[in-house]
Amino acid sequence: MFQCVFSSSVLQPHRTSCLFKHLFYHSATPASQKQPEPIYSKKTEIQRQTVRALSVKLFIFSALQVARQLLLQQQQQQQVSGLKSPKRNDKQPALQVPVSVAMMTPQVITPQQMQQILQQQVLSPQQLQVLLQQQQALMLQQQQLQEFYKKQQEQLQLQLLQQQHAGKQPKEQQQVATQQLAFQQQLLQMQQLQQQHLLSLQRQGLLTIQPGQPALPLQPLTQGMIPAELQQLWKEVTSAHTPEEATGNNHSSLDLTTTCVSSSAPSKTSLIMNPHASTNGQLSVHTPKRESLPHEEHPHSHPLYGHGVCKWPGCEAVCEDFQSFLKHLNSEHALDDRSTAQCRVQMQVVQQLELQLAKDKERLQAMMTHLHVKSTEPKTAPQPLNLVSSVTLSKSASEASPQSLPHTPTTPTAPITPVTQGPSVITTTSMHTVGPIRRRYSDKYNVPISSADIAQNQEFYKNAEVRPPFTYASLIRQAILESPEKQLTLNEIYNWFTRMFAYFRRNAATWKNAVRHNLSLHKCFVRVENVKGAVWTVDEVEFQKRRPQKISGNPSLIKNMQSSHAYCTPLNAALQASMAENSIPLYTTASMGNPSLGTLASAMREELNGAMEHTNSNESDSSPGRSPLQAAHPVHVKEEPLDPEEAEGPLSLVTTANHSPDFDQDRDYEDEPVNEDME
DNA sequence: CGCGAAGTAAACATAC
DNA sequence: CGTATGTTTACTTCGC
Repeated sequence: MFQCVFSSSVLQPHRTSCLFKHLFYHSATPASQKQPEPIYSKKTEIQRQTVRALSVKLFIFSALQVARQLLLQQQQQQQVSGLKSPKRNDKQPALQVPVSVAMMTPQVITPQQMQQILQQQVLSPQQLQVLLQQQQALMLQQQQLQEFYKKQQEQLQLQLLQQQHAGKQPKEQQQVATQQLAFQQQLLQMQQLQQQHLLSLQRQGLLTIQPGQPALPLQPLTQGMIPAELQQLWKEVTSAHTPEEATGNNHSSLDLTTTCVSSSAPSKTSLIMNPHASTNGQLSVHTPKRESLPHEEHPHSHPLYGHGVCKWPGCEAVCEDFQSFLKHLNSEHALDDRSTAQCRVQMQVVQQLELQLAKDKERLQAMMTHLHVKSTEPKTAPQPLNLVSSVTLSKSASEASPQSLPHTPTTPTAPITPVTQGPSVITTTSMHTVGPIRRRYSDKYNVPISSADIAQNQEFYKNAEVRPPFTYASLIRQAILESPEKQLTLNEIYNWFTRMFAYFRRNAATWKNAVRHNLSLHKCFVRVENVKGAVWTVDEVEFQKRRPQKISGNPSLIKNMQSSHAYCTPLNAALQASMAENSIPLYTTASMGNPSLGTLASAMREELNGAMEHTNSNESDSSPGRSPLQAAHPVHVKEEPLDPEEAEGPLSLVTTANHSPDFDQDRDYEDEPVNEDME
């Protein structure tokens, strides 16, 4: 499974693989640890792809927005052109301006580019088709228009120049100015409306806009910016990305830009890549489109709205137009616990992705460096690792003094912590971690387990020495449930831990003791005497019984009960979608193709739901202690062993539980992957 | 502040 | 006797 690309495909020669192995041990394995710790299971090429795919994400998003904008503008333009076809000599040149350059530029998305977008799966095929058709239908007409408008604009420029020199502003011009202002106001309002929700979250610290992140849709609409400023802004934005976004971004945007230029001559095309810059450019350059400009024509670039559906994780509600989407957003995704939790989850998705990107970049760098420099050179190769260990230092420091992290339960600071821990992937083994590796992963309590974990944890925790934010009980249970027989010996549980979590490759005495302790302590773990010794099984009922205690009253979200799997699947789906949209085959295939994706996921979900329970409806009247299933499957005291057959109990329980509203809802999901073994 | 959950440490027992 | 496996108790931290 962990196979270094260098030894497997790219660098077949024995020497090289040895070299790399050497790097492995040199960097990732402390003297005390014999276990080879793979740098990462992925291949160099994929490393590049990852970096690139992530960086291209921004571009795709921009392209999507441009495309969406295009669609609207084309509709608008259709009307306009109907009114003012070039064949008819218009007597109001000033009013021609609105559809001039700024309007023309977005249309320059070519079918090829649309195709490109299609391939990126940003838009649904249907929508793309529609888009494409409209695009083609308008192409010819717009070419004519373009010529015409260009002329008109030149004419206008001339007129304006003359008028200004004359010190007089014609009525039309004033009118245009006021209309422009009005249009700006409208746009601003729309934008604000769109962003209201996110902004409110943001205000509460639930969303952080990372400096490195474009966060395009959240950019406040800058009024009164002159084109030069916009240009500058755009430059800054792009230059801000490019250094860290690697070359993929440059390349892609360059592609599009050049294509744009080639397909339509206007000089301002450089702006179109930034929807906002483009929008603002319109504001500054062209005049508003009088009354015929309905609200829907505003650039509805909302990251939560795309393809006519709400893109809120796990929602996918169909919203025919942007207005209904806004309604939907404000009604269904208001600022409540659920949204908050999902928001946090999404944050972690992003953070995980960023983390992964940073890690992979680092790895790639290390690999490159290592291969280009003397292999045995101790200084060069470990360099990134030194970085890592320094990070680890801070990590352990933060662990030593958890209070140093001022996190309020609602702030996103807590989820950040795993990020700082993240880079400790490769080593930290050398770190005599400060004292006992006490849990203190208070993140777990603050933050529901991220869906990112669900897909990424697999690889992540396998390689990163990050403490999994799950209780021992959950992990043990998961280990047992993953086994084909739903039963494991203690040693097998040990092995599962070490196999699945790099973290548990150290301090064996500690966590093994903890495992034993948990096995003995919790009634949900049942020891079964077997032919060849004793195995441990899980009593699901008991396991579930532990949970209600955590529930504290938050009456708000009863509806989540029935849609609670909308907590799990959507999260997963959200992640997958995010992955897919990011076109990261590495992770999608790696994690999706991995049958064990769901297994850990279920463990995570377990924790997730547990952590979320306090946000969930408690419905305490119906829950505690008396599930109907309990009658069918009496609680086993630890002393009375279960038959191996009875170990299947939980499974049947689960199926029944699907129909039990007051039973833990996630179970139906977490048991399907159970049969799949890890490797 | 109290309580419970969870993690850690350790003593102890038992089987192999 | 040493080790693995369990059991139990004590203590700490944390969230509620």
